[in-house]
Amino acid sequence: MPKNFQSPSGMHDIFGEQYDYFERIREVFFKVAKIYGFEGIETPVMENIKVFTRGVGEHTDIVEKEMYSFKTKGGDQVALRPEGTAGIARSYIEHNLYTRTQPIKFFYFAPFFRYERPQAGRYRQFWQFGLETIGKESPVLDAQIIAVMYNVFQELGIKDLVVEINSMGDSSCREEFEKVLKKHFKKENSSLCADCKKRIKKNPLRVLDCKKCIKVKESAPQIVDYLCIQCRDDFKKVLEYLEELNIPYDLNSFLVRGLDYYTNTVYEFFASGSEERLALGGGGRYDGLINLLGGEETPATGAAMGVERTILSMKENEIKVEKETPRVFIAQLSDLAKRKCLKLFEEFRKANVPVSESFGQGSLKRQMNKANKMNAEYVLIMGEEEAVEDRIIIRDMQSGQQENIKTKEAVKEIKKKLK
RNA sequence: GCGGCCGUAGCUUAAUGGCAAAGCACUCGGUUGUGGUCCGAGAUCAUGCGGGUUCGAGUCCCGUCGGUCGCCCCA
Repeated sequence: MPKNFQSPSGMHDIFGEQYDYFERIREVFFKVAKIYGFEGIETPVMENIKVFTRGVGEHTDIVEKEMYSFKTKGGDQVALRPEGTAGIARSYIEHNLYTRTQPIKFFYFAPFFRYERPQAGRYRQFWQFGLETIGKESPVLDAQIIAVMYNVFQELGIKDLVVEINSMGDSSCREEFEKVLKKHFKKENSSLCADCKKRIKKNPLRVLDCKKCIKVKESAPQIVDYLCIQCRDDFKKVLEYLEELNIPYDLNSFLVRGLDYYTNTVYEFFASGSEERLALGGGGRYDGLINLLGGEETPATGAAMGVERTILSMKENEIKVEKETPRVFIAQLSDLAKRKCLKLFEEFRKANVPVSESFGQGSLKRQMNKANKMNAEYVLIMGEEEAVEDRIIIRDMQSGQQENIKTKEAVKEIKKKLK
């Protein structure tokens, strides 16, 4: 038995200041997402492994190397979810959500798991907040998701967000492009890195993402030139909507997302202030996914952002999260006073006036100290004498002035003072 | 999965291979019932864990766990 347990590698406890950031991000995200008509969803942290091997893609790194998977006692092959979209797609199919008015719009804020070497901004259990719009095909829905995320970051104080955007085409124009790309890379084979030589066969698009093969990339054909009329028009519309909404974007013809299910519009978000190219999140259209998982051909689009990375970015931008604490504090002394203050606390709660207390603290000095640290404006003090006479003292912490009132007037008095 | 650096109290940091220290925070007291400032005292099984070298290891070596940076990949 070890003397000291540590949390598992790449997993961490969230409390204190860190929790305040989490809470803030969750609140802002939920609020904004609801305004745009999204509703909440929670899916299980694990799924049948096939949901991910089929959905995310058998040959993606996420599935091949990074998934926590195991066999249950009953013999089912399951995996901890490495991302959110596949599980939600499974849920959409399972509950026949196509029978509702389309599209279905979901938001989530949840933990995900990937077995990777941990680093700053990269954990084995990490949190994402995301959106999915399933069941309607329209570029305005892609733009809307980008807009929600953009506005969440605006509200959090990260103003200099940049959206990098590209289109991967649908399955037919992508196939066409991949052929051209393969031909190009084969010609340049000698100058490709070892990894990319392998990539040409399995997934030539990923070469565009390589940081080593920059020269070969630059001379490569661009996908936008190979999009069919439909896809090009679709992509153009997304960009037009973004312009309409004043959301800044950069076209990035090298942007290729690592998950197999993406089609057409794809994008990643970066805080332009930070020097590292750590993406805050990304998303795109995934019209093939529902079908891959056994449902009908269903258009869909979504995005997900990393919570821990958002916090890193907030801290880089020196954005502090102010915790709201009650402006009133109840202090008590003696057993009788404690009992009466417990009751008084309930009255404040019923009247929807937040107050704080430190009933566990013995000395009045400690309680005053705590009230001060919480920046209380008023402290209600009840000692033995006041308890017996059904009085309570109101102390104005700024001026130090105190007055006596009847205990039953306390809620009313405080309400008056707080205005 | 591969390579570099790091790990001393709740936090931030000291300690030529030679008694493990300080500040902040915490608790108590100065004020038998009043915060911020001040003064005094106290407390924490502190060298991540396990081996080795040595008369002696926080310090050197090996392993391991954790963190961090780069590669890979991604949120």
